Amino acid sequence: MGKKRVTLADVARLAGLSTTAASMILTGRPDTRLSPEAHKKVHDAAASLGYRPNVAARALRTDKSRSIAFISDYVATTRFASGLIRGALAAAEEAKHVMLLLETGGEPAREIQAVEAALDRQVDGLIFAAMRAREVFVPDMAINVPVVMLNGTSARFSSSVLPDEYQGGRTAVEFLVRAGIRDDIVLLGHNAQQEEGLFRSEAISNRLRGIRDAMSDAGMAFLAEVSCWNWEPNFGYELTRKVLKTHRPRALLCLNDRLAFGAYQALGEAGLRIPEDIGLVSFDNDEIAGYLRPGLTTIGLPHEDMGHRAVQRLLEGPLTPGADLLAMPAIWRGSLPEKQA
Amino acid sequence: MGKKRVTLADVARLAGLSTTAASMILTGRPDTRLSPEAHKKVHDAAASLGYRPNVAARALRTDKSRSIAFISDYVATTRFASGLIRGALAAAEEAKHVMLLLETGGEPAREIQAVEAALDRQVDGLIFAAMRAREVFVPDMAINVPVVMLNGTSARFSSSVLPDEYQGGRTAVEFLVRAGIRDDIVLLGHNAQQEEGLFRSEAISNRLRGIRDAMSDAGMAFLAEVSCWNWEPNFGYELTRKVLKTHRPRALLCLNDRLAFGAYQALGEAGLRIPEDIGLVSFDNDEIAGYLRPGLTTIGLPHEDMGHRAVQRLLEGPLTPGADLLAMPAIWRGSLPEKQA
DNA sequence: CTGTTAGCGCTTTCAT
DNA sequence: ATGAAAGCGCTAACAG
Repeated sequence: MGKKRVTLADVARLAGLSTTAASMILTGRPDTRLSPEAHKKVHDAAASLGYRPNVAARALRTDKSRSIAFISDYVATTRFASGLIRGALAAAEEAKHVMLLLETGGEPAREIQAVEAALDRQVDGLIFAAMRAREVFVPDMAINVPVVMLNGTSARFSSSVLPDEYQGGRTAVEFLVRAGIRDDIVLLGHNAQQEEGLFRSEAISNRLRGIRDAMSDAGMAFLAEVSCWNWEPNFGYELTRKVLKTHRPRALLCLNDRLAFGAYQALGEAGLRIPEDIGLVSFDNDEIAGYLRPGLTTIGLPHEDMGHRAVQRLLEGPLTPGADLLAMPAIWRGSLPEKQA
Repeated sequence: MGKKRVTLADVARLAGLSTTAASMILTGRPDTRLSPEAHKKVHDAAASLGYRPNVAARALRTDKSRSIAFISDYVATTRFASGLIRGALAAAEEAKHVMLLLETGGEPAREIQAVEAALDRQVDGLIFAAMRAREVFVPDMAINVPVVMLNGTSARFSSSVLPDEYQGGRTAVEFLVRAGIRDDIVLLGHNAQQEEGLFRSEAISNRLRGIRDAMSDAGMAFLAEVSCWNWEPNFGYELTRKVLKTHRPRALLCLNDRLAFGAYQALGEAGLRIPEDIGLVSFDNDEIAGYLRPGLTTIGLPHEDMGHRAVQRLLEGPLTPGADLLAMPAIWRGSLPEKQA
């Protein structure tokens, strides 16, 4: 059992050629022209022996390991992770690379360990992913390999892939207009701290800027803006109940689907029908958005595209600086009326 | 920029010793006793140079790469993936290993490629994960490394980590009893094909066996069993509506949370209050379970534990055969009455 | 057009 | 107690 792995020398021997020849033929280097018979012999030998190159040996020699590291702050906490990871994985596979997954919890000490672990294994590049868009700390030693920031930014590494939140914000308003709703719209979940203040999030403030620009371009204004700290369903529920005490909105523009989910619950209790009495638009295209009755119209995040694009940029030759803004897919479901009310 | 990486030879030179000595000291081999001063000199030199071992070189020499591969059929499709992955990642990190993530889509061709890619990189072991518990095809060449099956089984590799579905099933019934509900219980989502038939799933049939055994042990019987093919919310919704036309159940035992979510919607429309009029228990501890009003009482899947345990087994010395059954956490929320009704 | 040779950075006998 | 030397599997100069 466990017979020794087949090496290049074995292949060369069987083919009756030197390892050099075998190496050149199998790696398909173009400049050298060995005879067609030599090619065939080597390929046949490799196939019949079931030869597989030893990547460690090759990496030692060439400093290329055909692997990248995906370093993320969180992989489980959020439903965003899997899309980013899956997209990245697909792009890595297309480029015949393999992907190391590392989690840091956002802690600098673990970030350093993760980068070290990756560098120790000669990775060809690093993806730094953030689950909530933010400025990310990237350890110094990462300077020696290509780095692409995913869903986050870094002062040091400008290559990044981000959702086009501004355009997404505009689209949400356009959806309202398309549904014939121009007045009595309540903005749900706005948070001044994130938009402008201490906990400013570039993503959220771009989204809101898109919303506000589109509103003012269309000559519209919100009936009210209710803010909350946390975008969880129970906040959406409480906020909506509060709003209904004093206002009778025609639509709710929710800053994410979980808030909208809470709003559905409150609306249901109040006996309001969606979309006849009140319409909703929201963001994220969370899994629940499709499960609600009626389905929630929402502006999704292009996570899978983002992951894919990030790895593609990392691997496609010289790294270009700058941010890559990916379109947020708009998903029209039943929570807005089909046409002019 | 890009100065050559520090090698062991550099460390040895600075310490004024041979690379042999440096190697022995840094890898901390116990049997050889070099002088304490030698130890100090080498460690100091390594630290001041920022030395990091080259894992590729070490792997070439020792056939150990301090890395494992997590080969999964799907990483995104299901909300189960992230827990399994996260647990595995944590265990790998504890063991100072790094984890390659590979996705196969359940396609044999990609499974072979994944195993090859992993083996080419000298991984120390393989985790084969299935998102829906099932018999998994594992390519031949995987025979040369330790393999642990995660949430699935394989005829060839008996080491596996699975949820204890049987006990989980029993717990669900115990919850009903604890809530004082012994009669008029409807089982929602049972599927004969999965329980016994063509698409038999070991996991689901164990879960159902646990449920049935506990019911009969307690001298209870279902008021009705309604089955469906797909465990999605709209099935739960339709099924519940159908049930309500002919029965007035005191509780619904749902086979997963998405079914239960659909049931909530139908129950809400019918004006039935949870848990006063009707109670619910379910399985999975999906994210939505905590968002519903009232919260859904559910028997969760121990994904994170499972991932952790699988990697632990893979890495802790000789692989023991057999299945490791992990307890399913029971989460009591508001969808069952607190005490005897 | 093909083969010989010299390492990549590390661990490990085997001498001293 | 320490060091010299060989070699893991591969690629890239350099000869022939």
